[in-house]
Amino acid sequence: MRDSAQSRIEQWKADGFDPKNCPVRQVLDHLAAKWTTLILLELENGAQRFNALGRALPDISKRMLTQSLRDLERDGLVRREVFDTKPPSVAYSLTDLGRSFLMPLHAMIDWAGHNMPDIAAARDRFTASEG
Amino acid sequence: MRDSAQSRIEQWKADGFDPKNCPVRQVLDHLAAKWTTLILLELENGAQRFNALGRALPDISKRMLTQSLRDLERDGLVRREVFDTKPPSVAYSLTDLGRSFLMPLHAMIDWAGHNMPDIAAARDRFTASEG
DNA sequence: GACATAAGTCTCTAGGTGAGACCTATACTC
DNA sequence: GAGTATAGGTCTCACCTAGAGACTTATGTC
Repeated sequence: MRDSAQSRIEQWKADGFDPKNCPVRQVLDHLAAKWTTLILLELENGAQRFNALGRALPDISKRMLTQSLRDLERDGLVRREVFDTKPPSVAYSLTDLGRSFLMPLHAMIDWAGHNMPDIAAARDRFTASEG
Repeated sequence: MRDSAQSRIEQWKADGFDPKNCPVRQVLDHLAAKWTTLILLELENGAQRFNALGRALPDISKRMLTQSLRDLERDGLVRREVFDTKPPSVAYSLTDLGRSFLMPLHAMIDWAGHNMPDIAAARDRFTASEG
């Protein structure tokens, strides 16, 4: 796993690495954005409506919620369905692609959960050494 | 793995989820930042000096390179060593903690590599449906 | 003496983010 | 029938931060 990623990176470099056109960056720039991961985690338990997502993520503005959902929809990780109720309601749910992203995402979150104490300790040391 | 992460999230919510104080966010906000992951990948092959990193990441400004390295050092993922040359040189390298982060990071990059075609197709569809 | 290198810092500007008002239509309450 | 709530957004404004690039201090090279 590590090797295949490494060799892919080497290959890109050999091809004349163009940072503006790096595919990994294009994907990670979206997925690593502040809100998108949190939205994906919220959708893991099932489809949710726009305002329900807003309530689940209390500190996201509607503006950023809309924008993040559009990004995720555009990349094919989230599906948007409009229901002909009055007023119309909209449900967001994970696609298969979106669901497949949860595995590496949880790997990161697990890492964060495991290493939080070490990181906190490192921060304290760093702050202390600064005076 | 998935279950443990999921139950942790449920636990946090039960404890009265405070988004400003969510540990996962605190960690991921740094690690998912645009430059930090790229720096970690560059350091995977061994220690590098400040300007060498700048050359490896052609589109990072010195300002952001300094700041990202400080963040990584503060969190204990990167070690900073000053050598008493003239002029003084500085080497950055991964700590064990930093190296341990490469595994989930590569899992994400592998996912991105694998699913790039699907994502590109989804983007094309989305753009087409917009007119 | 002019120029390069080391590892940054400083300033300025442009762009992105967050907060929150506003919009259209329906339904419920009094 | 006036007021209020809900739905899913859009719009505007102000601030903050990221990016670009000049500047710093000290040594070594041509």
